[in-house]
Order: sequence, then structure tokens, then C-alpha cells
Amino acid sequence: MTTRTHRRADALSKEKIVEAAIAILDEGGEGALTFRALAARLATGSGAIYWHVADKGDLLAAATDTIITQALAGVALDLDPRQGIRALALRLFDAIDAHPWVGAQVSREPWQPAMLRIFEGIGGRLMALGVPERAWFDAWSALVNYIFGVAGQNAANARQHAPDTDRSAALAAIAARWARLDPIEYPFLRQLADPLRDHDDRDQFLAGLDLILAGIATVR
Amino acid sequence: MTTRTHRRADALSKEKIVEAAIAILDEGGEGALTFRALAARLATGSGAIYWHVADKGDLLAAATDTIITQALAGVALDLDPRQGIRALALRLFDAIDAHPWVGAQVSREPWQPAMLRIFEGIGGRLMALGVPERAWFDAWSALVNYIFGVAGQNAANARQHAPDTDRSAALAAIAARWARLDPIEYPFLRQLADPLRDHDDRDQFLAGLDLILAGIATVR
DNA sequence: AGAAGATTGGAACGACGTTCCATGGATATT
DNA sequence: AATATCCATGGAACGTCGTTCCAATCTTCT
Repeated sequence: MTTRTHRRADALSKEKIVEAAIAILDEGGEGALTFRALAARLATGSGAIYWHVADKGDLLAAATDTIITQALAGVALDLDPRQGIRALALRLFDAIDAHPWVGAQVSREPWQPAMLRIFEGIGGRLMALGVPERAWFDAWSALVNYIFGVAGQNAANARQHAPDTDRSAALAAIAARWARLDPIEYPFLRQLADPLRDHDDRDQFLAGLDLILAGIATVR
Repeated sequence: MTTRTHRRADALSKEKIVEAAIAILDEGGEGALTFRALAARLATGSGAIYWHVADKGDLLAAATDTIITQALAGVALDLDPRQGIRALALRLFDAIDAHPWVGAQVSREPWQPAMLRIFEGIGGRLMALGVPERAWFDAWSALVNYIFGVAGQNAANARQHAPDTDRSAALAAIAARWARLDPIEYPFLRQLADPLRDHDDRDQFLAGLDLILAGIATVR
């Protein structure tokens, strides 16, 4: 009858497993999450974990949903539509910045409950923005593609470099290589070396978002 | 002295290995490329492959570079800048559509030689478009983020569904779910169900690109 | 011809995701 | 109170992967 009184005080549960998985992912990145590491941290065996979780994909999906749900909690609803879209996008960006492994997962499974709330939040605000109905889908899809695309890119960047490699050092190395490119073949990239070295990912993300919003505003 | 006369007629070479890897990737997707499958197809052992290739990452990078280089071959240079950017982006989109595994790799290693040509191609055309210099980096970064972001998304979608699952069936399933969403909580997504079911990824990609270009055009 | 080096093929290693199963603790039944 | 039932556990074992290692062979040079 009682479904929960069964269990010991320190019993396993999907929640506890997901919590431990998030901790491992945050500490060591995507590669660090193994059922062996998880079992060690929870002082149990992999078989016990499988009793609560279907497989690794299920675990990653649950972890991602947890993070996204937290990130979206309490996002202001009273902003004007344009600011609302920016706020929503920034919540997602910052969540992925803090937990880079979420970015990869978010591209892999974009139809999860928490994602729907983002999709709807953006779409609803587009309507409030006065975008003509025939342009809704194009505008929505451009924004969603951009936001989730950048998310995936950031995740890929984070996966590339070792957990604690200096980002600015890696960036400076690329900028230096660009500055040395053949001026005949690569006149533009040479000039981009400096801004590339000094740029802030978050600012660029917002700038791109604003350009799309400006483009959407031209549709009348 | 002669570096190539050494070898037997059917000798291994990085080119042959990459060629076989591309064939395996195209036939079976990312998961199908293993050193065992590769060794079997080339009738050799994994050790021999490692003599020519540093590791799996090296192999994937070389395969990606091959595809992107082919895709970019002969892209028209005489178009007006706006059409040039669209042509460049479409080449990349179509290449990833034909070889979905390229999408994941392209996000992972965006600093490869073939990528530089795309980066420069887009940047140079932005200059020709008359974008003011202070907006170059923002405009460039928005376009590149969008183009490569969508690339990654498409790759993720392809990885998700079994190699030959009907795309339209999967889409119809999601659309049906959206059509059944609570009208109070999800008024927008409900209306998006139909366009989602019928949309074409390539058209949406272009529509988003045009919105960004329209936004860039507002910067004066 | 023989030495030296380049290239090959496959065995072996450690780590992974997953499955299997013998065991234990809690509940329900007598 | 004793027993049967079922949920839950922990760890051994399986098959696959990327990678390393090495003995055997093939090519070129002296």
C-alpha cells in the first residue's frame, strides 16, 4: 500500500541518481559520467542504478531537464516581448555556460518538457511583438535554431578544451594564427583576429539575437 | 629518395583510409565507424591503420575536411554578396544533409582549413555588402553561429532517428503531440503544429538566414 | 647479401554500457 | 511467530570499443 515507506532512509531514487550524475558531469565533463563512477559515488553497484534508470540516455535527459527547469524558474513575465525573448535566451545561455554538457544534450533531445516551455515562451512573445501571422513560423524557427545552435556550439567548444584550460589562451592562439594568414587569400579573417581574441561569447550571442530580432522587425 | 615508390600497389595510405571511413560513415552513421569495421573493409589490422592516422579524432577531422572541401569546390564567385553568402551557406547545409555525421564534427573542430575558407567567404562578402566596419564582427559572428548551429542541430536530429526512419513520420508524431497541448499553457505551439509538420528544413534554414541578413541591413 | 628501416596484421589491455543473478530486507499472508 | 512474496541491491560477467604493443614481413640502402 504505502509505496515509499518500503525503502531505507538512504535508499536510491532516480532523484538521487540524477543529482549525483549532475555533480559528476559538472566536475569532470561529459566523459566523466560512467556507471562505474556513479556507482562509486553512490556507494552501490551499477545494477542497482539500472533498476531506477533505463540507460545512459535516460539519465542524461533527466539531468538536462533538471538543469533547464531550474534555469527557467522565475523568469520575469512582465517584460516587453523583446526583452522577454532576450531574457529567455540568456537563461538558457547561462545555464549551458555553467553546465556545458547540457548543450550537447539539448541539441540531442529538443522535444523534452522543459524545452517546450522555451519554445512556447519565444513563440508567444513573437505574437505579442506584432509579427504578422504568415511570418510566425519563420521567425520562430530562426530564433530557436539560433539559440539552440549556439548552445550546441558552446558545448562543443567546452568539450574540446580540457576542463580547466584557459579559454583566453586558446582564443589568443587562434587569433594569432589568423593574424598570420595570407593577406591576399584571407583579408577579412586577418582583421577579425583582434575582435576574436577580445570578444565575449555572451555579448556576441546577444548581438546575434538582436540582429535576428531586427530582421524580424522588418517583416510587415 | 622516392617517398612513394616504396609501397606496394595496394598499400595503405591516409587517403585510402579516409575514403573508407567516409563510406562507412555514410552507410551506417557515426556509430558505425570503428577501427575494427575499418580494418575489415580495408582487409588489414587496426595497428596498420594507426600507422597512418593518429587516432579516431584525426580520422574524423580528415574525413570532414574532405567533404567540406568537395562541397565548396567551384562555388560561384560572381554572385552579388548577398547571394554569395546564401550560396556558401547552402553548400554547407547540403553537404551536411548528405553526410549528417559531418555536422557533429564541424561543431567540434571549427578551426580547420576548409572552415577558414567559409569564414573568410562570409566575411569578405559582408564587407562587399557595405556593412559598417564597427558591425563586422557582430554580423559575421551571428551568421557563422547560425550556420554552424543549424549544422549541429541537423546532425543531432540525424543521429537521433535510426538511419532510415521516416523523417516525416517522426515530424508528424511531434506535430500531433503539439496539437494536443493544453491551449491555455501552449497557445502558440498548438498553432505551430501544422507548419512544423509540413516544413522543409532547407527552406527554414534559408528563411532564418534571410532574417539575419535583413537585420544586418538595418545597421547603418 | 645483409643491415636498417618502413609497414603490416593481429593479439592484448583497460574502460565502457549493459545484462544477469544470487542475496538481503521489507511487507503481506498464514 | 513463521513463512512466502516481492522490491531492491551490489557486483560479477559479457561483448564492444579505442588504443598499444610487437613479431613478422616487405622495401630500400650499403
